[in-house]
Amino acid sequence: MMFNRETEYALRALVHIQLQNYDDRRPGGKEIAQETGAPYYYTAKILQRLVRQGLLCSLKGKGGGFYFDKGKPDLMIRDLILAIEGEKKITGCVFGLTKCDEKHPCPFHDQYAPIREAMARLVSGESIQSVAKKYFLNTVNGSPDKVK
Amino acid sequence: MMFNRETEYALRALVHIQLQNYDDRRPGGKEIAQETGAPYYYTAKILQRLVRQGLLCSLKGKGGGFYFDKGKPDLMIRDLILAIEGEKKITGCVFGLTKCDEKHPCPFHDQYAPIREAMARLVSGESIQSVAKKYFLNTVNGSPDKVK
DNA sequence: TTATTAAAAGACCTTTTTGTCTTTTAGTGA
DNA sequence: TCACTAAAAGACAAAAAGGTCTTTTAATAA
Repeated sequence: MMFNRETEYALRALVHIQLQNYDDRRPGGKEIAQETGAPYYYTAKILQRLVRQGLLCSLKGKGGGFYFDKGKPDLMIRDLILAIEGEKKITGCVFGLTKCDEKHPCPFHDQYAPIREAMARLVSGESIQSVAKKYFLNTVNGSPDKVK
Repeated sequence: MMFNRETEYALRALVHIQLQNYDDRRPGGKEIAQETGAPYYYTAKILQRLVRQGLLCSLKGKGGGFYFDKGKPDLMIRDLILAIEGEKKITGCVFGLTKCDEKHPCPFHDQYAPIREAMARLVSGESIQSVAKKYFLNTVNGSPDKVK
């Protein structure tokens, strides 16, 4: 609920794709939707948008599916959120002021600013790849967790 | 953008109401909408819902408007968010897992948990009243800030 | 080449959010 | 009492989010 459904579906789908990619497989939309507990057609639409935006790759036909270009740098969570929800999601003021800063603070500013910064650090410091690796370690020698 | 528009409008409206109340006045929907930069009819609808839910009071007719019951305890930000957006907004998992905790952590859990807790502390520790007082002090001996 | 597979594209639909407007009800002051 | 004021209620509508389906295109394997 921090992010909207589309972002949640995208996060789960991309982590699954990366995890499969590490194993030299390209999952298709059907598998991804199933594994992430998201509606198939909607998942497909979301991933197609990401492909068009150049954040993800895909291959048609038999043996096709979604994958990350190994030549490209890791996909930062921040860039994903920017692509789906826009910048205000990360930088916006809780009170809805278009201009909220030290000089013109909203009544929540002092307390919310560090939270917003922590969130910004999180999404700027982590990528689908770094997060997928964590998830992998977690599910392998820990809780046998499935999504949803 | 952290909260939805309705919550933002409500926050701004309620702070304005409390500020006026401190000055023994009951602002009407028109004034509130103007001061908070929100659409009049929508603001009215939102406030009416809050009145029905018992979080706010109102008086019809000449000299009427919205006000807080001085007999009641302060309206905590948390309760406002619960009334408008529901609990998941505060407690929900970023990855969208219905069950995300220490035992079954999503790949963001370790990093997001402290952020979520800080946010929970903020909304549980502050009320419209406490926030209004801050805003008052701020606008009086500081920036002559207007909303939006 | 043909059958099969899977993404791409885009139309379409439903629900939720956001916003507007009209009519009714309840107060106030003259 | 009467005029006026302002909230209450609820219908209505536009836009955005969420979701489904069909047709087309591209790739592969047989």
